[in-house]
Amino acid sequence: MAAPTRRQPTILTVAEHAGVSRMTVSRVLSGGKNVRPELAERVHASVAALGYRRNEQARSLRPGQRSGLIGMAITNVANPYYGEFVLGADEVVSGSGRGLLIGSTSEDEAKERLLIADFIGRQVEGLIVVPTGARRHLLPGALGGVPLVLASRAVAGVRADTVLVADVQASYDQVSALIEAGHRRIGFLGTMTSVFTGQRRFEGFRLAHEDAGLELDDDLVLVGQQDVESATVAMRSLLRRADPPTAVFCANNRNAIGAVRALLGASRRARGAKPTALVSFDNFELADVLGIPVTIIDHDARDLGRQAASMLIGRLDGADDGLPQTVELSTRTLDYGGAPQLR
Amino acid sequence: MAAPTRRQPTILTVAEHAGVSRMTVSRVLSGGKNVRPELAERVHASVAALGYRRNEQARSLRPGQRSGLIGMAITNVANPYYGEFVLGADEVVSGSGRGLLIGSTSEDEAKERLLIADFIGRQVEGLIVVPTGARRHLLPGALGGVPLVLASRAVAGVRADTVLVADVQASYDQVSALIEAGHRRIGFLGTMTSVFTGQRRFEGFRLAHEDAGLELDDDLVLVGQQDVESATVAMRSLLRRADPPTAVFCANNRNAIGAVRALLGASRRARGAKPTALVSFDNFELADVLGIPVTIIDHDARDLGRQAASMLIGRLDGADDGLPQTVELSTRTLDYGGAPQLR
DNA sequence: CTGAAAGCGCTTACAG
DNA sequence: CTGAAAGCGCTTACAG
Repeated sequence: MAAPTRRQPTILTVAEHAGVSRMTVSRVLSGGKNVRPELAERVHASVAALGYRRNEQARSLRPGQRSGLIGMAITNVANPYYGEFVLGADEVVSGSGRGLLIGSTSEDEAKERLLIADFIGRQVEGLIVVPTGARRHLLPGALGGVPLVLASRAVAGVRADTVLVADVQASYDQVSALIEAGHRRIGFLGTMTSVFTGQRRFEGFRLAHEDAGLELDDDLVLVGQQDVESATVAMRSLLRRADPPTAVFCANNRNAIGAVRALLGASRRARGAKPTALVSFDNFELADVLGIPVTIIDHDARDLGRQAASMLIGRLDGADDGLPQTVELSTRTLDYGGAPQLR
Repeated sequence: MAAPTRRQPTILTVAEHAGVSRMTVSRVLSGGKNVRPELAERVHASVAALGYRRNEQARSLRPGQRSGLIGMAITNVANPYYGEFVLGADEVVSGSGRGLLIGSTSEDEAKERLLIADFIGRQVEGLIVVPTGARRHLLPGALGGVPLVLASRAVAGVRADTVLVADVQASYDQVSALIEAGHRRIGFLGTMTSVFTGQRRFEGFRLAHEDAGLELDDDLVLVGQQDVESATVAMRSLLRRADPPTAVFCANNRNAIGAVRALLGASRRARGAKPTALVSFDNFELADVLGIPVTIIDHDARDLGRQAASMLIGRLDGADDGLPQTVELSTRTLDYGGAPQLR
C-alpha cells in the first residue's frame, strides 16, 4: 500500500508539454536569453503546470557547473554561540544562492575527517570549519583543491583563510586590568587544552601575569571543562579552597555559566563574603542582570559567521585569489560591575 | 595567478590506474561483492593513491539512487532551543549515512517557500520543517512526493508526520496551578499570534481561566514578542500598571528571559514588593539560580529533533508506510520556587 | 568473476 | 532564434 512514487517531471516532460526542444527549455530556465518571447511564455506555463523543478544534481554534473553547496563542520551546534555563527554564515551563503550543508563534530577528530570526506563527495564548492585541531585531513591534498575557511581557531601547519577573535590580546587586557585593580590570586577555568582558543586565552592570561611580575599559581588553573556541568564543579572546587581566588577568568561562556552557577549557589550559604570578580570570554544571556560583578569580553558570533562565509564566497566567485589571509575580529568589553577594586 | 583547478579523479582514472574496468571499480566501491580479492585490493590501493572520492551527485543521478540529503528548515537557528533541536536531528540523520541541508526562515513564509523549492531541486530525500504556518507549499503536490515531517508546530490542512509538544495540556496545568495558589491576575507574554505553539499555549492559558470560572483580562495579554528585547519591554509595561499581575506566563524562553530581565531590573528599584511568579514554557540557562520564583515547563529539544528525524528516516527506509502520525512529547515541570502561595 | 553498452537529467559547443 | 549530438560520472541490466 506504499504510495506510488510519482516520477518527477524532467526537462523532457516540460519540452513535450510546451512543444519545444529540451534546449529551449534549458535556455528559458537559465535566463531566457535568445529565446522568442512567445516560446519562453509557453515554457514558463508548462513549468508551472507540471510543477517542474530543475534537478540541481544533474545540472552540476556538467564540468564547470557548481554544486551550490557549502559544507560547514561545527564543533558543537548546541552551544548558542555557534547557533549565532550558523545564522551569520547562512545569511551570506544563501544570499549568494548557495545552500549550507551542516554537520556536528563534537570535538572529535575522526568525526571531522569523515564529515569532510562526505562533504567533498557531495561536491561542495567550499568548506567552513571550526576545527578540532587535527591537521592531515585539512591539507590541500586531502581536500582535492576545495577552498577552506577556518573559523574561531587556526590549525598549526594548515595554510588557509582564517577568521579568529583577538583571543590573546583581549585576555591579556582583562587579566591585566584585574591585576591593576589589586587582584593577586586569579583563577582560570578553561576548555580541553587541545582547543586552540583555550590555548590562546590562557596565553593572554599567562602573559598578563608575567608582565606584571606576578607568579602564576598552577593550582588555580583548571582546564578540560567542555560543558556547564563540569565547569560548575571546577568553580566549586576553587571556591572551597582555604585561600580562594579573588577573581576568576573564564575562557568561554560554558565555563562562565558554570562559574555563575557555583557562585549563586555558594552566595546563599555564605552571604557577606567578598564577591568573586568574574571575567567571561564570550557573552551569555542575563550576564548583566545577575548582580554578580562580571566583565564580558564580547564579540558578535553572527559577524564571525558572516566574515567566514564572505571570505569563502570571495574565493569562489574569484573576487579574491591572493594568498591565504587571517582576519582577527576585535572584541569589546562589557562591564557589569566587574573587576571592582579590592580593598 | 589563480591556482590551477586540479581535476578530481573519476572512476575512470581509478580504473586505468588499477588496470581494470570502471565496472570493477564501481563494484568494489559499493561493497566489493563478486570481485576477485586481488582486483579489489588493487582498486583500493589506487583509490588511496589518487585520493579518489566517489561523486555522490553523479551516483544519485541514476534512478532508484538516493541523494542522501535531508532538508531542514528552521525558523530561528540563533535560538539555543533550535540549536539543540538540530543536534538531535543530526545524530539520527548522520547515523543513517545521510547529510543535513539546513536553512533559516526567520518566520518568513516566502523564505520558507524558496528554501523548500531549493531543497527539492537539490533532490533531498525528505524534509524536516518547523513551519511558519503557510500551507500551500507544504501540500503533497508542491513537494512532488518528498516525505515531510513537521516539528514543534502543525499546519492546518497539511497532513504530514508531526512531532509536537503537549503545549495545551502543560500550559493548562501550570496556569491552573497558579489559580489554585490564589493568583487572580495572571499576565501572558507570547509570540506572534500566527505561531502555532503560541496559539496552543494561549489556549491552555485561556482554558485554565475558563474552567476556574475566572474572567480573563485582555489587558494582561501581550503578544507579538519574537525576541528578548521586545519581551523585556512588554514585561516592563505589565509591571508598570497600577494593578500589575501577580504571576506571568511566558509562552517561550525568549519571553521568559525578557521577563526575567525586567524583573531583575525592577527589583533593584522596588525592593520589598511581592515577587512576581513566573512560568516559562521552555527551559533556559541559569533559570534555577536567579532567586526569582520560576516554574519551567521543560522538554528535551534534542529529543524533539531525534524524534522528527526518526519518523522521517522510518518513512524513507520503508519501516513505516502507514498514515501520517502525530506524536506529542510530554513535558516535565521544574519548580524553582515558582507559583508560591499568595498570602 | 568481469566488461561493453546504455542511460540518469542536464548543458556545452556546434550547426543551421 | 532553435535543435540534434555528445558527454558530465556514475550504475543497472545484459553478455560473456
